[in-house]
Amino acid sequence: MARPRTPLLSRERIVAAALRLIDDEGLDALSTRRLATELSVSGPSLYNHFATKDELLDAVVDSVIGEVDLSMFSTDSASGTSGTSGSAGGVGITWQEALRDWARSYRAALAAHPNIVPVLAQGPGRRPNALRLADAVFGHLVESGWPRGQATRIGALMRYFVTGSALASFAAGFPADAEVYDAADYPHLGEAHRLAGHRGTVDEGAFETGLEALLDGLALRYARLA
Amino acid sequence: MARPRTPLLSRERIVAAALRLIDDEGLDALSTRRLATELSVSGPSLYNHFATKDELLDAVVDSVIGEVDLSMFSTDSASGTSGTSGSAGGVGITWQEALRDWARSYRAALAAHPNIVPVLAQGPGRRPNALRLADAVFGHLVESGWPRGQATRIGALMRYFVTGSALASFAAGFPADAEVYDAADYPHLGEAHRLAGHRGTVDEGAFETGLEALLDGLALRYARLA
DNA sequence: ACCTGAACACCGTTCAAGT
DNA sequence: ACCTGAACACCGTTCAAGT
Repeated sequence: MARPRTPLLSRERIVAAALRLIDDEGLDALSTRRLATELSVSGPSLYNHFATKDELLDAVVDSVIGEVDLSMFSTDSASGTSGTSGSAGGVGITWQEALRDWARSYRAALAAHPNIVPVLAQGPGRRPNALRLADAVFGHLVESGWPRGQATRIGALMRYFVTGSALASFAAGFPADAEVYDAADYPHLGEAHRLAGHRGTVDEGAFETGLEALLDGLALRYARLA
Repeated sequence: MARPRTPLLSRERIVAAALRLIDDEGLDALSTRRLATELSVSGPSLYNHFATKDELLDAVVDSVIGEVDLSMFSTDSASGTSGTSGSAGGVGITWQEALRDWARSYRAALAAHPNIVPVLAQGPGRRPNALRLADAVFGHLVESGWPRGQATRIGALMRYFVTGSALASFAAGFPADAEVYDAADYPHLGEAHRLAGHRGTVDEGAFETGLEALLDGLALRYARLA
């Protein structure tokens, strides 16, 4: 025991095991003792790698944010609404196309780990990947011609929508038990017990509808700028 | 001690004290022992009124949802896009106006208690006020002419946006410490340290911009229905 | 019915001790 | 430098005991 010649732990291994635990059993299941057991070490060992549990959680969160694709923003000069189309790549796409691709990647990364979204939604804090994300979105919108104040608001409202959509499944929030929906109390929810069974398509459809509506609404405002 | 002739506790008193604790010190500060101390009783006393801490939390959540105004949906027959305007009241307003008024009330209720939003966002479950809310929104959209599948999606996407906006302040998520934003790493965030100082207006502006964009985008789709 | 104290299996974190 | 066991002040919950 005591110090082994090759370390048993590393920040990477700890973060990976913590994320697995959170995904599988929820945020409450992440205890330092439980995590240590999962890694076959004793509880206090973790404190050689992270000062506190919060610092560990911060690292987990930033590893998730690091999965978000930002390549659509790395264009030399952002083009306006009337650019050549083609939704992939990184050059010559409109801000709407960039925002749409980014929102999908953002949601996919978060929805893969819904249990950690409440932590992540608190904002970038001092986490490098989260700050890089905010920088890329804001920078791209400003270079596309949005005034800085508007660009800030768009970054915010997109985060509202994406974190909200990844925080929890809408469909799964309705119990599959038909007896819950008493017609006298909830006259329009007679079919709500079927929602949970179509979880994936309902949530996907709602996200896509909302995303397109949002982009259309923003395009209306963009047209009024000039 | 033992049983007093007039009960020391009630579900209402417990819920109110729990919400106060969550608002003031966060979800983690709500422990049964701490809450009991706040109410001048011993820890196990709470179990005479709630079977588990989760059941107590459910009651707290539903009390918050109960604050959301749903009166804009209680109109005899919902009117279409071309109704007489006037954004208050409850009769003869368009679905857009109803949705806008509801979204503002919904956000206000949630934003007053941001620390409990992660719990609340899990869905209505079996909570009566949450089910009433879902019923009112869905019913109104269907009566306004939206197909049921679309109405479900709109209910979902509105919840995404509202819960996302109430979960955490966008502006407050950026540290006020200017040294965080190294120009080499984050070339566009030079002013981000000022965000936290304008917390209220930034988040309010983002919410209103997103809400109007969403409603405009949905109106485009509504027009295509007929 | 409604409160209490004692007890159980848990927490995050500190610290002295080992190599 | 990196791990350990013991210890501290906490948790949620159960239960027997009181009125």
